[in-house]
Formats: sequence, structure tokens, C-alpha cells
Amino acid sequence: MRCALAAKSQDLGDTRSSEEQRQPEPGSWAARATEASQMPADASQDAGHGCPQGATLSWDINDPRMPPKPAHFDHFREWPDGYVRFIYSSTEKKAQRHLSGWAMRNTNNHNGHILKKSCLGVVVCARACALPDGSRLQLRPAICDKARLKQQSAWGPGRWPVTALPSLTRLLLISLPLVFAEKVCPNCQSALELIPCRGHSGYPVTNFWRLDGSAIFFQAKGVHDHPRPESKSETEARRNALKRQMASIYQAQKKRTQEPEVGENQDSSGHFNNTSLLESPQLFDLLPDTSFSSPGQTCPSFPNLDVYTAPCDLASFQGHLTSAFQKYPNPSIYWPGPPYSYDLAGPEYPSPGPYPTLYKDSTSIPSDTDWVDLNALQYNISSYSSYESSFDFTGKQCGWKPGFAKLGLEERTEHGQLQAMARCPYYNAELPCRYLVTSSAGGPALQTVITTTTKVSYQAYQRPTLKHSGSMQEGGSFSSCSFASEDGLVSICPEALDAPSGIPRAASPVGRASLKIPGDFWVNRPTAAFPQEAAASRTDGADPWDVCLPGLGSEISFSDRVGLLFSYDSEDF
DNA sequence: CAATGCGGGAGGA
DNA sequence: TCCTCCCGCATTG
Repeated sequence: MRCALAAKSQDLGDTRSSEEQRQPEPGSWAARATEASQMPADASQDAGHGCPQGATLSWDINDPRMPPKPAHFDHFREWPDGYVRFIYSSTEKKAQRHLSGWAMRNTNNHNGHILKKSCLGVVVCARACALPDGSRLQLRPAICDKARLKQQSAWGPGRWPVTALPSLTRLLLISLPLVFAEKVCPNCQSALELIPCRGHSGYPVTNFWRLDGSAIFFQAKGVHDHPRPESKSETEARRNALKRQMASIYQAQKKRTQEPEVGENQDSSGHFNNTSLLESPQLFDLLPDTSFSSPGQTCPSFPNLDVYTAPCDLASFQGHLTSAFQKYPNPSIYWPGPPYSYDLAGPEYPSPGPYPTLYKDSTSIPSDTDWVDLNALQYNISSYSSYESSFDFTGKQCGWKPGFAKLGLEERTEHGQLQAMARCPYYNAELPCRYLVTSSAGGPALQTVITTTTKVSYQAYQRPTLKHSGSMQEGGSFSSCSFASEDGLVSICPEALDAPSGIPRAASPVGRASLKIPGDFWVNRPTAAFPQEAAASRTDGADPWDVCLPGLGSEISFSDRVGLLFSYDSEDF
């Protein structure tokens, strides 16, 4: 069999590239495997750097015969990057499933013995808007072509001048995202676009998997030239958690209302048809993008998700959701720096942070307050606030501290991001924190825009040139997004620190930290810091995430909108 | 429904 | 000829 495979491998499967530094006659494969296995089990290994260029590699994925019975197996790398090779045990579940943190799709190499996968890149906001921390949206492209198309084609209304539309149209526009729930940028509601991976001589990075005896040989070719998307495990865990959350809420609400007629399950007071929510799978992709937190909430000791049956007020739901996330720690979060251990701000904080007003002052919202800003957060806030007729969005600070004091960064940031996801003034894409495409003057975005399911233009994308519409000194709202860490402050506008325009980003996100937002995206934060701001942030001990008030309700009465929304939904859909 | 794997095929170097 | 990606289909969870 191997002989046959050998011939076939040469004919069909040999994809060795010229840039690959294949070691012709190195040491034993066992030595290499041992070397890789001895790599520290930290983030660097996960990044796939456990196989240095000079490693004594004795095998290639296309070799006729693979090293027999490796004495040592590598730890599974979820984020392999670069021209690396690993040997996994055939009992390694993740290796068996050919999993990867990168969004890899199957690619035919006409070799049945070697599975080849190519990277799909990462989905980002078409407008490249900046998130509150200055980072950008980084969604995981759906592997399935159809799903990916759906993922990036937005039914959402975008930003429409509400006041210019008839009320019925307004309702329709508001309802559509919930009905069809296609994905748009949760920040600016613009379309999502795919940054293709071109890390392998202009082609996507490819991963090869080969099962040989008791070992699974893995070889990666290329260096990812794009940020990491959200990992698969993260996405699945979050979705599952949210589905159960929704199911729980639905059950609780159903019991509470005790209304036999489903057709009358909503009224102008804000009750809505929960069934419609649950029946819209896409909605679950929106829900996690949002934050159920509110500054007026405190964090209860969250009951077990599976046994939770309490009434569905927002606070309970929030806690409920939190517990769900806590149950699904992200195994793939990449955090090259030391673990963060700051305490989240509690109600006792006298000041929310260096720039408190920026979070609270709804008047600082740009002049587009007449625009419908239907980000997912609002959906959620609106939806769940409908359970609570008197929810106060302008309430107190959040008391996360008791519940999260011992949480890892991931958990904490999730909750922090819950609030950060809220619509803050600086969150607007028009504010300085965004980065702008160089050719924005009339020219299309340089990033590749998906026009069909699989047809992707590979020539257009360049890394957007980062510009500050205002300097850091000017952009007060900017710095307000910084947050303190042990190492110092994490910039809210990491792109400002990045290499100049035109310089490709580092293949491996060294110097960056991936931070998960409880949505379908990640945030990459640089580990670089603004020292002065770091000092300021640390002195007051406040975590700006905690005080990033959603600023909701400043534009439109969300409860009203929800009431109208679901009324319309139930009556006409 | 999405992920996954397989295989035919087209296109470029 | 080789290598790549595109695309459709079937299977699986």
C-alpha cells in the first residue's frame, strides 16, 4: 500500500513549495518528535512554533513512508502557523477530526491518503470599523460554502434614517434582522467580508493530515497573513450555551405567562413571540454577539445552567448567560502575555475610570442619532428587557467583581466585553477609533468582498491603512477604551501601533492578544501599551470595561421598539 | 443545518 | 504535467 501511495504521492500529492525548507537528511524523526514534544505547553506551542525552521525534520507529508511508530507525540496544536510539522497520536481526538483553530476547508489534492485543507481566512467588518478597544471584528468563516455566503450577506437594514421612513417601513426594517437574522457587523451593521488567507505564496495556507499507523502526521504550509478567527470550539460552545439559555428562558416565560394561545404571545407591552426567536437559528448567532449585561445589574451567584428555572428577568438572564460561558472556557484563547488578574470594578468604585463621561454621556453619540442602529446588542437588550417592563439602562455600575474575581482573562473579558459591546459613543464607526482604508476616497475597500459563495478575489486585499482621524490626545473616547493589565494598559486602538501601511502584519500574532468577545468575533489586542495611560488606568484600579455603559436608550426607546417589533413580527410573519 | 470528506474538473505555470 | 482552487455531492452529527 505504501508503495502504491508512494507513486501516487509523487504524482498527486506532492505539494512541496519552493519556499519550504525541507531537511533532506536530518536526524531521526523520533528526535524531531521529541523536540516538539518538549516544547513548553504554552501559547507559543499553540501558535505552532514548536517546530522551528531548523528542526531536524526527517519526513514530509508526501513521503512514501512515514516514520514508523514515533516514540513521542506532539501536543495538539490548535493554531498551527508557519511551515510546521507535528506528529499526533492516532488517539488524539482533535487530530482525528483534523481540527484547527483556523477556519480550514477541505481541498482536494487528489490523494485519498493525505487530507488537505486550506485556510479560509477571517471574516471582518467591511467597513473595518473599530471596536471599543480599537481592535477589529474577526469572525470565523463558515466552512460550508452556503453557510459562509449566508454569514456574510446581510439582510440587516444597515443604518437607515428612521425619521425619514414611514412607520410601517420602520417596523419592517427593525424586524428584518430578527426575522432573517443574517449577519452583519455587530458594531456598525455593515456587511461582513472575508479576508482570504494568502499566506502560502499567495495561496491559502494549507494543512495536510495523514494517518499512518498509530500516528497522525500533520504538516502546515504557509504563514497565515490574517488575524485568527474565532476558534471552532469557542463558536460551538457559545452557541450551544446560548441555545440552552434561550430554551430556559422560553420555558420560564411560558410558565410565567401561562397563555395558552401562542398567537397572542405578544403585545404592545413588549412581550414577544419567543417561539419565533427560538426558531431562528441565525438569531443565535446574533445573540452571542450581544451583551445581556447592563450597568444596572449585579451578578448573582449563578445557578447551574441546566437546572435554572428562575423567572427571566434581565438580571437573571444575564447571570444565566454568564454561567453558561463559564462552563465553556475557551481552550484556544491566545494570550502570549502573563495572565491578567485585575479585579473588575465593583459598585464601590468611586469613578468608573479615567474617562467616565465618555461612557455615560449619551449626548456624545455622534449626530446620527436618527439612524437606526440595529446592532445585535440592541436586539438583545431590547428583547430581554421586554421581560422586565422597568429595566433601567442608566443604572448603576455593574458588580461583576464578586463573581469574576477568580476568573481567568477569558471569562472576565467576556463579561467585560459584554458591556464593551454595548453601544458606546466611541463605538461609532465614524469616530476616530476606526481605521480607514487608504483608498477610501471613492475607491472600494481593498479587502476582498465575497460576492459568491466561493469565488473570492485574491488580488485586491491589502491591509487597510490605519489612520487616526484624531490623535490619541484628541480622541478622549479613544483612550477611554484602554484597560489595565498587569503588564500595562492594552491599547484600545491597537492598529495605531501596528506597522505602517503596506507592511504585512506579522504572520503569527506575536505581540497581540486575542480577546474574546461574547459574540461571533474575537478581538486582537496588542500587548503594546501606552505607558502613561497604563499608569492612569492602574492607579484608579478601574477596569474601563466595567464602566462602559451601553448608552442604550439614548436614541430610541428600545422597549417601544421591541414592542412594535414583535407585534409586527407576530402579526405579519 | 452545517461540517466534513471525496472526487471531477478547470485553469495557470 | 503538476499543482492549485472551484464546485457538486454524499455523509455525518
